[in-house]
Amino acid sequence: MSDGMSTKAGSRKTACKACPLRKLSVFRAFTPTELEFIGRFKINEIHVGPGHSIIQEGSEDPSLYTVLEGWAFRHKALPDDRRQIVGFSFPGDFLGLQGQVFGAAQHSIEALTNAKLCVFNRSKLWELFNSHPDLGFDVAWLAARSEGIVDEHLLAVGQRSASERIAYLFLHLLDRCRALEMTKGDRFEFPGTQQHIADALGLSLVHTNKTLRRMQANGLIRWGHSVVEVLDQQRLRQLAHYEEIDARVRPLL
Amino acid sequence: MSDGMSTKAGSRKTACKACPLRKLSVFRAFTPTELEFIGRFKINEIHVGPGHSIIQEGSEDPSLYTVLEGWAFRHKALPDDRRQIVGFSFPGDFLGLQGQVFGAAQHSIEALTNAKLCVFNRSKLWELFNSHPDLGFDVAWLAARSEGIVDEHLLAVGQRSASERIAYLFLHLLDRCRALEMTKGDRFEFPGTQQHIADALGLSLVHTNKTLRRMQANGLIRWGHSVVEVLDQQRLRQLAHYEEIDARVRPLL
DNA sequence: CGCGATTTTGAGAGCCGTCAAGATACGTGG
DNA sequence: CCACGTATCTTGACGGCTCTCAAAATCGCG
Repeated sequence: MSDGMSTKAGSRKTACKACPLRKLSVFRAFTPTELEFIGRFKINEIHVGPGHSIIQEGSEDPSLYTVLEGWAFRHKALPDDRRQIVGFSFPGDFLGLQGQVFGAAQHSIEALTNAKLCVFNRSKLWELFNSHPDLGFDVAWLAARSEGIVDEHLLAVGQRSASERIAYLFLHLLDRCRALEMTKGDRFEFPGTQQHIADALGLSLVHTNKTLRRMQANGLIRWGHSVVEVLDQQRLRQLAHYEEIDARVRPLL
Repeated sequence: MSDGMSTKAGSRKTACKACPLRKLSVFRAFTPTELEFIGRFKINEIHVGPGHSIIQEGSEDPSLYTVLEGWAFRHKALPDDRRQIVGFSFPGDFLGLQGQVFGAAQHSIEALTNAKLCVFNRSKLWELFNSHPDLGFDVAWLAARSEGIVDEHLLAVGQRSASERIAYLFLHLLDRCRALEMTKGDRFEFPGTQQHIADALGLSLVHTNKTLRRMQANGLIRWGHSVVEVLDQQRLRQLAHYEEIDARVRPLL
């Protein structure tokens, strides 16, 4: 546990059945029985500030998490100072399974904003599969979705040019924000820096900046004050060769 | 189903309990009950030849697969002729969940050699979770492992130089082959071409070739006649900054 | 033996990285 | 409310890793 992480043990502020996220239509309805189990599966709720780490590569974290509020990102580091942001995490995302069900984490997760997370007891995961097969199914479903997103990300980093990558990333983020009703038109708040974008896309900071400027000059996007606006969604999708894939109804643990 | 795929319906050549893969120590032992269920879950066994597709991006494939023999690779294509190989599939790998539990596949899978695959009934997947929670757990476990491998791949493509990427890929393949006892010393058979390596690593064919030659001249590796040999494992691991992570005992569906 | 697939090599260009420095935004303390 | 320091963003210059184009050499297979 890193500093900057405050625990609200016992308070259990958000009761699962009253979880505000569940009102969103992207999340499938849960039965009272399921909610009751999730309520017992959840052992805590934590708040972390921007820049503070939630899971550290190489550590054995006994917990699993669901993002309740805020942004986070998963990343992997090389021994020198290079790092790859593997993906961004949004409210409703289930964290801690990627890479390893048990054992040392293979990636780090860091909060990008103030974030609230539900903490689940990893050692009860087997009980979850055992007593609630439908929830077990959901866990697998979420893991598959998560891998699909990384696959798409890998396609972008491996094959697309700098401007195509940025176009892809912004559209991807826009789509995910939209599903969570976090957009205003084609605008969404991006709490990261250009360095985060560079690290996510395998680009240098300088080249990311120059590409961003050029795309803005071309009337494709606007970037400023932590807000990203997609000005010409059609041209951007054409540039990125990217179609939305993430509007599916999904479970929320 | 593409041509080149021959079906051995009814013959059910390999009985699960007699599956030769299960003798390998990387795969955890299954109970008779589990084996009995898997036997019913398995509806067929197919053989596909090199270059033939097993799953096509965008298609609704009602099946899930376990590779029994041979190599395959998952890839995603852009509208032009660019494509990204997202990963290679080995005997024991469970295919069809990546990206989507149900609905259109988000990637294609193609055989690299003659391959044998077990075919499972996707519509029985829920029954699997319901009647055999331990197997459901295994499915989630495999999905998490699979994502971890893609994460590592993304780190390589996003952050590593050409020679580092090749070093990483060869070590990764060597480790996976070793777990399946498909190596001879530090040598393994690689049934792909340099174009496959290029597509997997986000490099051009020409640059892949030149880098390969340079690495061979430096005494790091040898490449020829579909065989890859790691000559200096230590220097190679140092170059790639890569440690084996895939020797864990895992389930085999 | 001949043809297609694959590998190899060379030349030249360009996208993107690094270095460097200045400009702007932002949080903090006075 | 201003001063100041730090983080972030911007811009320019330059270099190089990697790409594309092109063609020759080799391999694999019928």
